[in-house]
Amino acid sequence: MKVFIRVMKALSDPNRVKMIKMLQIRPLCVCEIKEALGIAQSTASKHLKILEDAELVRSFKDGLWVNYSLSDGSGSPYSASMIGNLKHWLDNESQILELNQILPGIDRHDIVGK
Amino acid sequence: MKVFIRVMKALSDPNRVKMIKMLQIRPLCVCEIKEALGIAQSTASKHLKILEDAELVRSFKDGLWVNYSLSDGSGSPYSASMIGNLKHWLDNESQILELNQILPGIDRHDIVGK
DNA sequence: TCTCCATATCGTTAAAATGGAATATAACGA
DNA sequence: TCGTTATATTCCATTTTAACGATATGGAGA
Repeated sequence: MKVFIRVMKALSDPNRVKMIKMLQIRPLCVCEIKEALGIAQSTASKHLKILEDAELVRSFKDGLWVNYSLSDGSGSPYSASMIGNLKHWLDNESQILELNQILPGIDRHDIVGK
Repeated sequence: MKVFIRVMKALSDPNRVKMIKMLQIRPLCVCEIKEALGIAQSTASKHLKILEDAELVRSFKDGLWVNYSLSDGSGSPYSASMIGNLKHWLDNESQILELNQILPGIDRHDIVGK
């Protein structure tokens, strides 16, 4: 039950859902995600931790960067199923369409301020 | 996005998930549900409203009673999908097994106090 | 109409979630 | 080793959520 609830809670926040939709396009580092969503770095980092705890995403370091990508589904069946559903869900939402549009223009090397 | 988030939020609470699992067995009135879960009547009523707003359950009156049952899936695709998944999910959880065990002994006519 | 009874709503309180600024941590390069 | 950079963590304020008791609503029967 706890595992299921953890997945549902993780998917109960718009910013976290947007993160998953972005990660369907390509892996992203924290700074790219916070830039795309227009949120503070600490906020982005915290949300990603919640997604990771729910086994919806995973992370691997690349020097200073921490790249996040979608989980491969080997975690809980709940996270695997939800990741599968979200592959086609919400694609026509305006907020998601906008994200898909700005994502190509976002590059970790171009992000300035902290 | 709002519709999806509403479904995820509705499924983010253990009592609400238990309600859905109970309604898989049979339709129930508010007093039967509050009795099975050991919660206050007002609490049960509020949870059921959240589930109904997410189109996960529906209600119909029968005299003084209000019977709740699982939604038929004609609501959002999100609620329909989640109801389908929950048909087989969580069946082996101890909390769910216990509920299934006490449910046959719960009858609206036997519930005393308010 | 008056009184029950099941349910819904309101008011309140405590706990949890969210967000940002500030700080700590860790890795790279000079 | 020192400085810089990306990320994680901590702290704090605000908002949301969950729970209960008390009250309101609405239907059924006397």
